[in-house]
Amino acid sequence: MQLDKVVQFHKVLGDPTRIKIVTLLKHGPLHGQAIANKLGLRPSTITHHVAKLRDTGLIFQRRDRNTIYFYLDEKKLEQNAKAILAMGEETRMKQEMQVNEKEKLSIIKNFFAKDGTLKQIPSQRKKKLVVLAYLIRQIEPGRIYEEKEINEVILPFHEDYATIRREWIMNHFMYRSNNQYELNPKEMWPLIF
Amino acid sequence: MQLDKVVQFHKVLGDPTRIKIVTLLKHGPLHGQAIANKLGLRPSTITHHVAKLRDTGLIFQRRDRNTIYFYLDEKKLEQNAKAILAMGEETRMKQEMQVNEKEKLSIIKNFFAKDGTLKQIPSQRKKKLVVLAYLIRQIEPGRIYEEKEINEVILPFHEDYATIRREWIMNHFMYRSNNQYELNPKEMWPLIF
DNA sequence: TCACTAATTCGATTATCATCTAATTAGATG
DNA sequence: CATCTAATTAGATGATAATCGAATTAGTGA
Repeated sequence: MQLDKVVQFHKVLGDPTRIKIVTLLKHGPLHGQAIANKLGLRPSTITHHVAKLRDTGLIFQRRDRNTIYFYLDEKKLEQNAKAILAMGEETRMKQEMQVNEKEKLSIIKNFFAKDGTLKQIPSQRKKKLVVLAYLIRQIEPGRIYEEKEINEVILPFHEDYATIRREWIMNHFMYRSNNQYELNPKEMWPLIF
Repeated sequence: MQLDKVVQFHKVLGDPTRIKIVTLLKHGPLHGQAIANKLGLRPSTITHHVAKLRDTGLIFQRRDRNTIYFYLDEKKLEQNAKAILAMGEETRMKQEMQVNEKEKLSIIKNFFAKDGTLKQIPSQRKKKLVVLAYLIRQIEPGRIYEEKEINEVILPFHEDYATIRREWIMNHFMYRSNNQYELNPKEMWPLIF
């Protein structure tokens, strides 16, 4: 997880002086005293900020005689700015987890026997979610269940009620608080049913 | 200048706990105690962070019985994340891109036919921006458009709707997120109209 | 109305950090 | 080498902010 890098980037840009420096450097490279003059600050203060920007790779520098010019790395800036948008994307299934009605029907027909019991829990994530969502209709919205009651609801459909119950929680169909269970609002479900 | 807003946004995201909250909420809404549990923090701490995220508009909330669910506003997140990339762009352009009313009028008169259609897209940047800003008045602020709808708005004026649409995005008149389009606030436009 | 639950406020503690001044370093030039 | 310039370091100060526990509030349901 690149969490630290993302945090560091935003922390560095969470300061008006550094935002001003970045904005200034978009127009072209500048040296320390020029920046200090434009911003009305001391050169040492600029060194301080420039060091932070350099540490995150946002600027680099080139020496010309006694003067050090600072350049903005616009590509790095863009990469880092967009990183937050991709964060957590890996575990994010909602979009790809769109299932149309026909597909749902076919999955349910495959995994449930004629007498209505669940033959086995699908191992493929998408199919598993469809089965879990199908079964959860047995749970009444708003009602609080004890763990035993949950098990009794599941048992007629499948003997491994513990796994089903755990999957419901893990996939945000339900919510557990000190051994009491309640249905979550549908917005929290991993797929629309 | 939206400097303060940009600084505030990055300051808010410059904290590991808040990044984690944002990442969690990408999977779907959660309530306070659930977040506290997942992150191993106290509810009051979550309130603290959530307040900051709410103040910058990144999350909103909805009450369900006793529980308040927090939702991530992904569009706001994206807009704010990209704001730094456009910063200075306006002022850079605004200086050179000052156009007085008379000049605008003359440009529009030159490039639009009597029947109101655009004769051709100007190649000179300044003139092109004037034309783009003139056309964008067809887009309603706040309304979300599908790509097809955008094209239909442009078509009566010019056959090459794809180029116009692309130029609108490239010059920050509009904003696109997974094939949905929305007008940007005028502060982001490359010139005042 | 009363009890319950989730959220919030408040105050205290601790850590981080922006800025300054003064002193020092690094390189360039004569 | 001596001197100049620009940048950096070090230390001090004041402000901001993350977290917690305790007390309080808001809203629900009986």
